[in-house]
Formats: sequence, structure tokens, C-alpha cells
Amino acid sequence: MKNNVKITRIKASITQEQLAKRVGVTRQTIGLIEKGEYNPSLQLCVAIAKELNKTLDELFWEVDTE
Amino acid sequence: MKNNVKITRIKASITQEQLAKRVGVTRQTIGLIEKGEYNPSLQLCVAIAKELNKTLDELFWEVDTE
DNA sequence: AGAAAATGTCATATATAATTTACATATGCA
DNA sequence: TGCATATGTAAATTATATATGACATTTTCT
Repeated sequence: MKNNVKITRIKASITQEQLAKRVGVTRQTIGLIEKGEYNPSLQLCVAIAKELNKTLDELFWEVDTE
Repeated sequence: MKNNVKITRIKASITQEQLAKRVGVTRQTIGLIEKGEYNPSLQLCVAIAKELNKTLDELFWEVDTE
């Protein structure tokens, strides 16, 4: 599940830990999502998107069509 | 997690069971998602969206703002 | 009306997302 | 240099998405 979380978070100048705290998960969970290694829940995707001022599509839709 | 899966599926004239089979889950899982009672995985949301020719945002983004 | 298909729903089981703890490596800054 | 912060990663545990099977209810069609 590749996505645009990492690049978007860095542009927003916040750390994994800050994002994690704001969306209510741990730093490790954010790290694994950014790495594309797992399959987060919809609720978590929505929370991350809102926190980064993006939509689901902008962060998670067809990012893996490299 | 309210969403537009049910109305979109019905417009596409397919049953829960057909959609379930095409995205690789059971009929019950589709039923619960349509009911808004749980929190599907991102992979499953993407599979459903592609099967219904919609994007994530169209099916799952800010549907619950009524 | 009646039959068949579609959907709702429940209980139990399994797979996996997410947590916790811990340690290693990197990166930036005094 | 060195210290503090940020990130990568791994094992064990917990929480929850999803499966399975079964039965009830609703919808659709003749």
C-alpha cells in the first residue's frame, strides 16, 4: 500500500511522533504506513488525511501505479 | 464510518454477494460496511472503489457530514 | 398467495492491524 | 566532537477486521 503520507508530512514540517499523537496511534504505526508495509484502517486513513489537510485520494489513491 | 457503497452498488445493479466475490471478501463483510458499522481496511476500500468505478473520496470521504 | 433470491444478523473462529517495549542507526545542533 | 531528537526495526501481546456457518427476515417475481 504505497502512499503519499511521508512526503506530505515532511512538507507539513511535523515529525512521525507528532502526527501519530494527533491521530491517536503510535509512532511505529505511522512509520510502517509511510513505508507502505501495511494496510491501515479507513478511520486511520481519514484521520491522517484531515490532519495533513488532504483528502483520501490525495494520499492513498493509485499511488502505486509507478 | 458512513459511506456511499450501498447506493453505488445498487446503481450498478449488482448484489452484495457479487460485489463480495469480486473484491474477495464475504457477503457479510460487505453488509456490515454498507451499514456503516465498521472500519474496513484501506486495501478493501480501494478494491471496492475500483470494482464500482469510483474513487476513495467518492465512496468514503466526508459522507457522514449530513 | 407462494417460492426463490437477497439481505440482516448472530456466535464463534482466525488473520492481521496496532500497541508496547526495547534497542540500533541516523540526523541536526551546541 | 558529543548530546538530543527523529527514525528504523523487531519480538511479543492485544484489539479488531474478516471468515464461517446458520437461521430469520425482507424483497422480488410469477
